[in-house]
Amino acid sequence: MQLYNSASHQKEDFVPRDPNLVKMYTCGPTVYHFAHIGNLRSYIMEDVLEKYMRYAGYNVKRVMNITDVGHLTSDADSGEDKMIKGAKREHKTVMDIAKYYTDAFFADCARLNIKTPDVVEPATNCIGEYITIITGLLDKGFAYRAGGNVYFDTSKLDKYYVFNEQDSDDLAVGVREGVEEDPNKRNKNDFVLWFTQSKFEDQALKWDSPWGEGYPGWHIECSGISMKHLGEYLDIHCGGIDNAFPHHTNEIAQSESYLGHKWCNYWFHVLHLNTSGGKMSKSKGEFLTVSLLEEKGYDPLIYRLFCLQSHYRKALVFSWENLDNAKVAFDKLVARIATLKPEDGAVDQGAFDEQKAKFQAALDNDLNTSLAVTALYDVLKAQTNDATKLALLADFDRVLGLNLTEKAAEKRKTAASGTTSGGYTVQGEGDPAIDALVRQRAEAKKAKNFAEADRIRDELKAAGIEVTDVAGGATWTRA
RNA sequence: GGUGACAUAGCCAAGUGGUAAGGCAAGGGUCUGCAAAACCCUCACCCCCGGUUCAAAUCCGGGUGUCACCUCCA
Repeated sequence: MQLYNSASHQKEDFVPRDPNLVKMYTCGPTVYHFAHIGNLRSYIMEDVLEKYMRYAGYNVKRVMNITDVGHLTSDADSGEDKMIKGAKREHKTVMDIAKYYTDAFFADCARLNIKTPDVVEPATNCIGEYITIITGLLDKGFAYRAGGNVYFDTSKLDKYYVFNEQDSDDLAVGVREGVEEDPNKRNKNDFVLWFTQSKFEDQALKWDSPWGEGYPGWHIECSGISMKHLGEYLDIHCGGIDNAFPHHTNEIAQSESYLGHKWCNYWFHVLHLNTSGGKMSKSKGEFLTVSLLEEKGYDPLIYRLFCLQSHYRKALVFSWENLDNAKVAFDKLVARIATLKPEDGAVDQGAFDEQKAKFQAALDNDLNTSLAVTALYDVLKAQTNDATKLALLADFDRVLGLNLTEKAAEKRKTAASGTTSGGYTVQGEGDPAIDALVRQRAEAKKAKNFAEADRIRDELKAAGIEVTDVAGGATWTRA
């Protein structure tokens, strides 16, 4: 397959070092608060990437970190560790907070059909790995000690800027309030590997190290965890585009300096979900979570479809109108699939292969999920039997993860559970009282008493029940 | 200020040199006591200006606009 590589700024053929195993690393969440749906866009797209690689025949070992330590300052304030801030806010210990929000994160992922990575590693589990790497960097002269901390020396690198052509002189330090230049740094781009002296006091979590009691810098975490579980070579590293600089740039600097060779071949960056006012954040505007979507009556998988209809390398604007659009499309897809008859013939392998080839061509081309979704519609319109269509849809869903065939099967089951009497079939959700009302309405209609029929329909509607006439009966659903 | 990306119908969106996929909405129609659903039909000179080419939404140059990053963020 072809993937856009942020490191080379072009699409490349994806070739893992080991043809049978893709080693994949994902920057995981900082667990000091709930994830918003913008955070989750990245995880949805990375999930599709992972599932497509498996679909295409690769074995995949995927590792994700959980940042439960040392993330400095948050959106609008200056001078507190995010984890500590969360703990203070909720009067819990830092580790309680981490546990709580880690669980919440994976619960959100489950509702969005995002597979949990093979390895999930909290940053606080790997202090030994960080110390080993930092020691190695100091030995090789890539790091130095100053003011109690250990820094990476970016001037020792031939090429520091991997993802763009910046010049360190052009970096505007302090473009945001509360960001001050650290006087211990030898170069503007140098970054901390290990803190013993922090401008943030009351660090709840500290560990012993050869440089004193302290805690690791942010960037070292991903390098350490990746090497612990995936070894010296990584095939593909994923994350949100905001991480490209400085986080991923620094990961590359420290990893390759430590290892002495190229570390990761492909970089997969997902663009942000924006609101009409710009980047979505936790401190600005409505705090959009999976739970909020559910409260408002949206199946989380509608949001998944919403993301899939766009391309991961394009900014996506969230609005309720756009989500409604996706909801209608999702419901219609399920309804159309529900009309397919599973027992309609045997799978036609020729037709199956033809449709599948289109689907794969779409995803082989830099994970074009928008075209992959179109492939669903192509299947529904294809000149072949229902059994073939259902087999194709189930096959595609291994990657898309929309549960379309399952939902359609449920719908079909509900429809089949209708009760028939007097040649009139009522299909609903199995409530005899409502079935009876629907029958009363049918009687009224038969007697041409349309006022009464409409009155019953209105009464049901007031109770949130929608009645629809179909050939030989009626169906009803709860809104 | 520097750097990176993007700009296609009312909205989302595909398209990687040969006269614009798909979805939603909208309008028209069939069906229906009415409604809904379903089905059929209709709906774009691709931000602007130059250039290359027999041919450009697609390549090149220059604008304009939007977004992102510049040590917190997916």
